[in-house]
Amino acid sequence: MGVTKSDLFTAEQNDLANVAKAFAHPARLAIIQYLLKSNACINGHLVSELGLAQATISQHLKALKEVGIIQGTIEGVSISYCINPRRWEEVKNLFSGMFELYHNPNQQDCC
Amino acid sequence: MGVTKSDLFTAEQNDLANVAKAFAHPARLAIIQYLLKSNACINGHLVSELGLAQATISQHLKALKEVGIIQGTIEGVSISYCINPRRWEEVKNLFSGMFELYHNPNQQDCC
DNA sequence: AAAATACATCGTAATATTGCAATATAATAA
DNA sequence: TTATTATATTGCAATATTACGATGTATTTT
Repeated sequence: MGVTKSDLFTAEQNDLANVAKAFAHPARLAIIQYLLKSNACINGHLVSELGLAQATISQHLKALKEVGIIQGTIEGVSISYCINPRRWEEVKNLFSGMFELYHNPNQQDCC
Repeated sequence: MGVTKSDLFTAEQNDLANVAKAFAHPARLAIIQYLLKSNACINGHLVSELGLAQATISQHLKALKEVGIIQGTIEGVSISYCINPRRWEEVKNLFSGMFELYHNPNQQDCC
């Protein structure tokens, strides 16, 4: 055991869960927020920005790349990372789709 | 090692990461979506709805309760779970706050 | 070519998560 | 009181995640 039973769920549920997993670490959120603010970045800046080892940050960047929300291009000796605009929009819609399923104008508890 | 270094990050980053962790499993998303649709629910329904064991679902419900997005009240022999409206709103704002940090009208890559 | 710079990957230790059977608990029904 | 029903908790095995030192790789600089 210890393996998620993905086949029990819809493709959308699994996709959203995977993206949420990418968001589920403060270092990855810090990376994303840094990218959102600077609208481009170089990995080395992150190593000094966050207090984690270079290998660890590289690992977090890989996780973000794997769900498609960031992309990087070789820029001389270093690498420029940025948000992938299309995937970002897609992910934003996945989340807001879920949040908008709830309607409770009075903010009342149902139980 | 193996422990997230929470002290390196802001309270908001840690909070958002913890909520994202709660969303980071398709079974928990399925539970949330079921609650959103039925606007109330009983645990037993979930055991037949999803294909997981009762202990497993109880564990997922606990995880959702711990980040505050659901709440449950004793209803005779069973328990009624529902979305916590205030926390839901709060979490929605946390996420949309992040999504709205990005502005790129042309959907163009920066790198 | 050799050194330097910037990342990526590998290997490994520590810890967390997932899933479930078994068992405990709490509320109603008989 | 003794079942019965519904859910929670415990204990455990399998797997995943986090972190980092060491090392590999690719590009520039000297």
